[in-house]
Amino acid sequence: MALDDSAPFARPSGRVTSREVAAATGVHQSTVSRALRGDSRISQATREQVKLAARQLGYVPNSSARSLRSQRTGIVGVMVPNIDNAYYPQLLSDINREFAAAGYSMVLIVDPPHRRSDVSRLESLLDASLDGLLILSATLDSDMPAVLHARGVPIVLGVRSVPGLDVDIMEPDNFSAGRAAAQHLQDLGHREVAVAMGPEITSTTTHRLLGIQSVLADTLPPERTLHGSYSHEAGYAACNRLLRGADAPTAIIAGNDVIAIGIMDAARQLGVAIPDELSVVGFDDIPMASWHSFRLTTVDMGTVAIAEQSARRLVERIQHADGPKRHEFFPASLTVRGTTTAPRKEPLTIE
Amino acid sequence: MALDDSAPFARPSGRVTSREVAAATGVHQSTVSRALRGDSRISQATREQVKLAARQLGYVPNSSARSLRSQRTGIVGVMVPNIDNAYYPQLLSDINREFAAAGYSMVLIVDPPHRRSDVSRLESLLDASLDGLLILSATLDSDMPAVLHARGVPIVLGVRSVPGLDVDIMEPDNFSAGRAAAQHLQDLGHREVAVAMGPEITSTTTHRLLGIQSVLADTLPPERTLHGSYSHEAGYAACNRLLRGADAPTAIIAGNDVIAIGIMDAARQLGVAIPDELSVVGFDDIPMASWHSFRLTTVDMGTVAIAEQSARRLVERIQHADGPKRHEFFPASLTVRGTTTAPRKEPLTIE
DNA sequence: GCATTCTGCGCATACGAATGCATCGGAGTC
DNA sequence: GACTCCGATGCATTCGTATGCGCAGAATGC
Repeated sequence: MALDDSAPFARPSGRVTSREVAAATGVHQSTVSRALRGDSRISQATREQVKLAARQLGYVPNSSARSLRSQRTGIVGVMVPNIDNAYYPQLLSDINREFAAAGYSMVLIVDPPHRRSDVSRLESLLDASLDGLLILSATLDSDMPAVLHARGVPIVLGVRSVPGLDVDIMEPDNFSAGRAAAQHLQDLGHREVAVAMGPEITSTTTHRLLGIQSVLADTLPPERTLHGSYSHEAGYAACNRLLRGADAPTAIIAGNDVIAIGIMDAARQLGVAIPDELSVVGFDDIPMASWHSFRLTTVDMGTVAIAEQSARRLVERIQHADGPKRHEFFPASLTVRGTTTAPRKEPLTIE
Repeated sequence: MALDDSAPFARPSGRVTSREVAAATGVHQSTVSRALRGDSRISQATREQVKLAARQLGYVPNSSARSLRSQRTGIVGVMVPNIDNAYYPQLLSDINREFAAAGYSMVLIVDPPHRRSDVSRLESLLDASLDGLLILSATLDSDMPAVLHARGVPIVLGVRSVPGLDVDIMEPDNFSAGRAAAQHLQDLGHREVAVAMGPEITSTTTHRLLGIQSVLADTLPPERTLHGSYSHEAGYAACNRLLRGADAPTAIIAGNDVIAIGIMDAARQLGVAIPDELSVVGFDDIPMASWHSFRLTTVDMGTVAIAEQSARRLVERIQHADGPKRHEFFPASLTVRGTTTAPRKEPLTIE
């Protein structure tokens, strides 16, 4: 570690201030500030002296004072519906990399569907502790993005969109993705398709479903359209429900890969062979989808690009509050692996 | 949303201050501060007036000013080696819940093994922007915890420990866990056991390995002791290496569940049946381990308790900087599922 | 050799909330 | 009725850094 931790005057109350560095160097506090911040008006000689003294004293600028004065904290919030879901770790990892590269720290804000409309939660987003907010948890019925935007908080919506809001939005082309998944199954010959989607209040679910319906409209009855959470458990439950019925589908489109894997898990437990007896398609192409244990056919939603672009976009938005908002759709592409094939001929029987 | 976002005087520079609330109420700024913070000296009538005005104006206390004055930020750092690893999401989720309940926000700090000894990184931990730090990424050779501790930053080490440091440590009983895993395989009759551990510079790996060796000492040659990262890829690679050799083991103990699943993935691709041809044991009992696709025999390391306790401990440590440090070991317990059985009789052949 | 532009730095203040101390009016005491 | 006491609020300062402005001395111009 480069900092000297044997500060000569380890004051009981705590930290070394720029005044003390100034006193040690024989200059004024403002000179210390300017020297360390790289102000060109300070001579090279003075700058070196100040830096030396600062290092020796173990001086670290106080971030609260700096934020108070400069009106920026260097912290952004990233709001996710949950963490314990395989979709978010990779996303957060990519986002974190971008923010770190831009010099921002990242506060993780878990925003579960319940616990909304809690004033104290909103306050912490408006108290100027965050320079901006990347919202990955938006639902169609949430007015929080609108409130924050009205309050002047720089926000960017990633992955999930909300209509009628003049903010930057980076989302996948869910409609085309839904079409691609459905078309793939139809091309394979499937006529008995079910869908196990995520929550209806998310744009990802509604738009993917619209895409699916645009292909399968006539062959997709409501009783084969399920909604649940974006979770392994939901997929597991949906699969059990769909396959135990009288007319089991020959294929299931899952709302995302996590649900798809839950479906596969249930199918295996039921002794249903994938893909011979049941085809499964997911969305997102999370890393796990390519594991040999799953080899999941899925639709790549450009998640890495969304992560990077939405983070960069927020950084730009923080620096230029005005300027045209961008609503970008990232292309989706089908990745065929081992969970889809032509439909079985015989009806499914579950012992 | 409860806050009124139509502030009468939407000032260009931004936020409403306590002075404006004071002016609107006809009291002094200090009274506003006291009224909103719950100071008992303020009369009920005044308090109500102030609260009303604050709400109407959309006043939210500035966190930087508050932090500067009060010397606390309400933010804790949580340092992890990475996020895109199935072990951390659940851990972070539990930790986040605890911190949120205690009123703390959580900054995520990704601390990869490279990028260490970077001064700017250390500075951001010493600039008083964090009230404390929960370190989950400690390695045996890292002096960062010591430096931070010397600088008076409240820290707690979770999961991974570092010797010779007078700080709070919450770690699993890795030695006993290692023993349990090895004993289980030995009891099943395995004599040809290999281990695919994590990085040698982590306490988890070294202590688990010591436990394993205490049982298998004479039958565990160095060439069957592999080290890699705690990742799916590492497990995958290790399995390929171990099974393709001349004398393939009948069982592999993985450094953790993520490695174990990588091993299973490789084994499946090689056409090696689990558990009939290869037994696999992991550590941690992450949620995925219980999925039907894996049904992994593993050692529960009490991770949930570690998450909760280490977060609570940090909160206590922030409030009481002195006070005895606690070094707790959380009990581990073997969870037998479907990936372990008696060893195969025939040598393994891989086409 | 004097006026003028730089260069380099000090001075003072602002950022916004918290807090020790002073103050003030009224109730209670003798 | 003067005095004490207490509840309720105002005043002034503090936290530590950033920055506009001013000023001295040096460098430049003619």
